[in-house]
Amino acid sequence: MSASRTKASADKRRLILDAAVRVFARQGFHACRVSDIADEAGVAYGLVYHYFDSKDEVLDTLFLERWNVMLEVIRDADSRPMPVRDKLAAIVSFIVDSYRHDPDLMKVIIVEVTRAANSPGRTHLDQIRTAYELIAGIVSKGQADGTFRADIEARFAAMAFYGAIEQLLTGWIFGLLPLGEGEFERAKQLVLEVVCDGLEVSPVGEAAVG
Amino acid sequence: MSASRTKASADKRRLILDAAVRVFARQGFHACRVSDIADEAGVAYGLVYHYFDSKDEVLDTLFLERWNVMLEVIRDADSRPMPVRDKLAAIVSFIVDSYRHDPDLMKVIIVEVTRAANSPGRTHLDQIRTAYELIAGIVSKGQADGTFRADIEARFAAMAFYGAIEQLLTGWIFGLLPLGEGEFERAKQLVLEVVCDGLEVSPVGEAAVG
DNA sequence: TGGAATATTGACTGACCAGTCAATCTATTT
DNA sequence: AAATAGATTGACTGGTCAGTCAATATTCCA
Repeated sequence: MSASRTKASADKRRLILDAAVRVFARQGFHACRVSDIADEAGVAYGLVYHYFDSKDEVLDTLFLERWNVMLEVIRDADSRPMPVRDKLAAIVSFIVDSYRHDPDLMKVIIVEVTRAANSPGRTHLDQIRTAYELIAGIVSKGQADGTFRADIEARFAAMAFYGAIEQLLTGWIFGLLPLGEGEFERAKQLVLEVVCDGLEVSPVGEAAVG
Repeated sequence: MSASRTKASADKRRLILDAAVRVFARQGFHACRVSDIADEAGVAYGLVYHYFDSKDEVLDTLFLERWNVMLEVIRDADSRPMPVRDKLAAIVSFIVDSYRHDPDLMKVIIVEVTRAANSPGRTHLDQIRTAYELIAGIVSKGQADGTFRADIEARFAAMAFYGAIEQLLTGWIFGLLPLGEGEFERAKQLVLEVVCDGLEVSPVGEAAVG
């Protein structure tokens, strides 16, 4: 098997995946037909089945790819020597930039989560669970070094953090939030402010609670 | 048309709706058949179509009902003379209790949002938008009376608040978060703490920022 | 009681679409 | 150049299921 052939094959696969992203974003996974994907990609119907076992596998592939990148980014942020707040900043920044760069893909990832989560094997759920655990781990470290208050379970904090981000994208996707170029950076900052200034030990305070 | 007849009719309709909740929660809207709903309700297939125009209308009805209650609760909280933090507490409390009381229903509401949001007319989106606006209004008042910091747009704060709650339920639904009876009250408290202590002007601080 | 209105039944139909497959084409290797 | 392997095509099939409808049962009212 020649290298150029392998590459051409991988390119075709990618072509189909990219077409699928556009179609899924436009019509939704359920409402679209496999022929729509083939048409969008400019290939014959059957070719989709040469590269994928089923329509579901196309969606699954997109999810696995994306979440693997996501996990990589989180692990990377976690491993760097920086303040915990900056680690969270790196994560929210990555997700928001993902949306800025490829809104269709992120729309699919957000809108079809529940379908993917119920897919056989539920591999995605494992990935999502891992992501939560990694974020919770970051929060824990923040608690250990005194940056974050210790009376909020890290797992819950991770939930709130990720929830805020996801809702942000959801708002953009469904037109519930304004969407200008300036919004992206402001949004990143905002999520951090809301979540961290609620997690960080009040610099003067402590007294505030008791 | 007699009153008892009207009532019996309404009861049958309700019977079908309740059965639909269980079936949707168990199998998902897409994966279930109308006959599953009829079987679960113990009625003939055709009767579903006597009370509803389509399968979608069944789901739509559940959404409209639930979001109307939701809007009512938010409006009610908003109108009472209480600290803004307590208003938010009332909202998160209602949603968490909704899940405690009827997890199947809330699972459907959470899991099938995007399908409902894309439904013709998109009435749900209007309701959701209204909910966001009402919550944002509450935050605004908090900003006006000095309880909340003014440098975070109310709309975004509402987003983060609702996002945290929704992610909480999502975590429970997909088994990403532990679920004991004690969890519910702790969770309510937690959401408030994360979000409000990030929004509220630091009691001693202010200095913290600049 | 009789007849009108409404409720209930479930077999049936027509459309839809995921996935198959046999045929054809293109590239690679010897 | 012939042979082999992989890529590409699109017509076709089989199963599924939402929605229809004509028949039957029940309730209501005069």
